[in-house]
Amino acid sequence: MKAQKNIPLRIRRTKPVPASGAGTAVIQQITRAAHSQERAQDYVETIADLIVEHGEARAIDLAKAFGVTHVTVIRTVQRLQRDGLVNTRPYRSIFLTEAGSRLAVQAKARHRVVLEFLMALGVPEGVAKVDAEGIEHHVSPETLEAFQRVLSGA
Amino acid sequence: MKAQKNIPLRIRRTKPVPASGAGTAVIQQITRAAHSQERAQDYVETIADLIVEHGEARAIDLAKAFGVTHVTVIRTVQRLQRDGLVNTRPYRSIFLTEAGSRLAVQAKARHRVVLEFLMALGVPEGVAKVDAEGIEHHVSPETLEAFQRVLSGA
DNA sequence: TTTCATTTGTAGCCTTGACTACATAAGGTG
DNA sequence: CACCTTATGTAGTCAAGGCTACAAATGAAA
Repeated sequence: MKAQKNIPLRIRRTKPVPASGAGTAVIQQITRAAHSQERAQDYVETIADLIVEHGEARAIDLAKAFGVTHVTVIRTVQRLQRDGLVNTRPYRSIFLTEAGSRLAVQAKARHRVVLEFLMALGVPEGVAKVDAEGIEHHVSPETLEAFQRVLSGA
Repeated sequence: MKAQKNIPLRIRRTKPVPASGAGTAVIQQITRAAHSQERAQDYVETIADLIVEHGEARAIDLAKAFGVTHVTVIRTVQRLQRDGLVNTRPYRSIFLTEAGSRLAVQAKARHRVVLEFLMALGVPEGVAKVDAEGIEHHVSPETLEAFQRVLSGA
């Protein structure tokens, strides 16, 4: 018995697919790349906050801030150290490197703009905070600038 | 020799941390949850597009659209099938279930609003497309509504 | 019908990011 | 100082989402 008639098999196409947009793949690849940096940005931003507020950043505070176990924090911090964003030694607290500080400053500024922008649009604060957390990592310089234009009433 | 003076050790805190926001952890958890649904939404959306454009959705076209290997697509599609969003059988093309279709419609509508919104703000199309791809998954109904208000000139 | 390029599938590996369970260091307190 | 709570670290597991290399099915064409 061959395949049932109502279950389409593959269809051989000679033409290279009528192209649903040339750069589709590239867009997705850029988005995946942005993705892989989200954690790093969230961490350095929170580490910077903790240092300002408490004078030091500790694994347990990061764990509380992110809602994960301390083990997850420790392993993530190890990766950040491997990537040159933080410095830490066993049983000591966590410090930002120069690169980490720069990234934290950028991330924080962008986060603030996105949050203020959403609230300026009338989005309730609670919702805006959640959305900003997810959105910020995908806001390009161009879009950030557009947000700032709106905020400054231009 | 004890620890060097210039490398701070831990500091014992009696108070439960001056609270850098009560719901910080919750926000991050919501963001992580949104995260885990991104691929599913991207896939059903693209599958719907392919069906409209070519009459069927095939693994190789998805691979081209996402810029990944066909193996990644096949394994992702297996997860979507496990989760009840698509139906497929070995060597056959991919179909959306009822649930998958609904999700695709929602995702597509939201994607369109986000893209149009960014372009309405003056973000160049190429950049807007990339940003929309990342942003859309973190846009709550409230924020989406705000975007639509702006688009309708309210 | 046989062949063969294309497509799909399988096996196995890697990284990230999450977890539990257990082990060890730090440092306040009695 | 010894004790004991808190914080940190280690070991091992898991799922998602990537990959390469190889195997098998499809379907068009010779």
